[in-house]
Amino acid sequence: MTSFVKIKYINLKTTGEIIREKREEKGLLLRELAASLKIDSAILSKLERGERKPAKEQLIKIAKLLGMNKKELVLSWLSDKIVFDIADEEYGVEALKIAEKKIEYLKKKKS
Amino acid sequence: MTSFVKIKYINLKTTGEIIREKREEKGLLLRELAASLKIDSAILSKLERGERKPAKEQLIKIAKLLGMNKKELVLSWLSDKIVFDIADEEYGVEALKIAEKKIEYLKKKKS
DNA sequence: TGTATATTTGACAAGTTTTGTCAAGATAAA
DNA sequence: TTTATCTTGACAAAACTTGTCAAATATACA
Repeated sequence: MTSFVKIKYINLKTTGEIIREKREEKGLLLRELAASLKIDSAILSKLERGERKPAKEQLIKIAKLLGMNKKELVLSWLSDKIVFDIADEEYGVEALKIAEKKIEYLKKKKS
Repeated sequence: MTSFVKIKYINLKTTGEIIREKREEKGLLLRELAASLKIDSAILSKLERGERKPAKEQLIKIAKLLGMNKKELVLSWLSDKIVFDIADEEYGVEALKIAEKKIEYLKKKKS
């Protein structure tokens, strides 16, 4: 079964912030979630504070463990990655627009 | 002095393709440009064919050596990087849009 | 064709970054 | 203060990057 989830309210928080909120909402300790993820709580602490970025596999696992919508979390993570790429770049915003066009172009090319 | 260069025609080619074209236009051999860059021609070959991605420093150097507009090449390189990030991602295009909003949001937050 | 020149490929090494562990330090709650 | 939670930084191992080199392939042209 495939399900389509329309995401209406875009979450501009960082992935770490979202994870921390959700974890606390669930009343889980850093140590507890970390154990489920099979990582040291030091790492989870760093992930939540944005000092490190989760691998995609970890992210998916986190979404599952916290009962979150996977798409929302992946979108946050991916967009964080893009923002990080261009954050200190003079032409970052322009590059974003060009990237959109390139994606479009590549899609057309394929079909 | 600051100069503003308006880029009218967006180049959707990859950075490597642009470099190769420009190099051939100038009649330079892979070996020759590589020597100026102080790298092995094997690497330049890989950069041009997109097998590897240039470091930003290399890119700037290449732009200078080929007498190219630096902004154009940096834009191509940055957008390639973004495209690479999201190319195999289910929600890539959506993530791009969110990244734009995040950038906007971060800018506002700063000011 | 054969030979020279140019480019590509892949194995490898060195350097860097990432991803994790651990223990000590800081913070917060009781 | 004591106890539990979280943060920080030093360190190690693994993964990725960036380069060299030599052999294989492709291109050009006498």
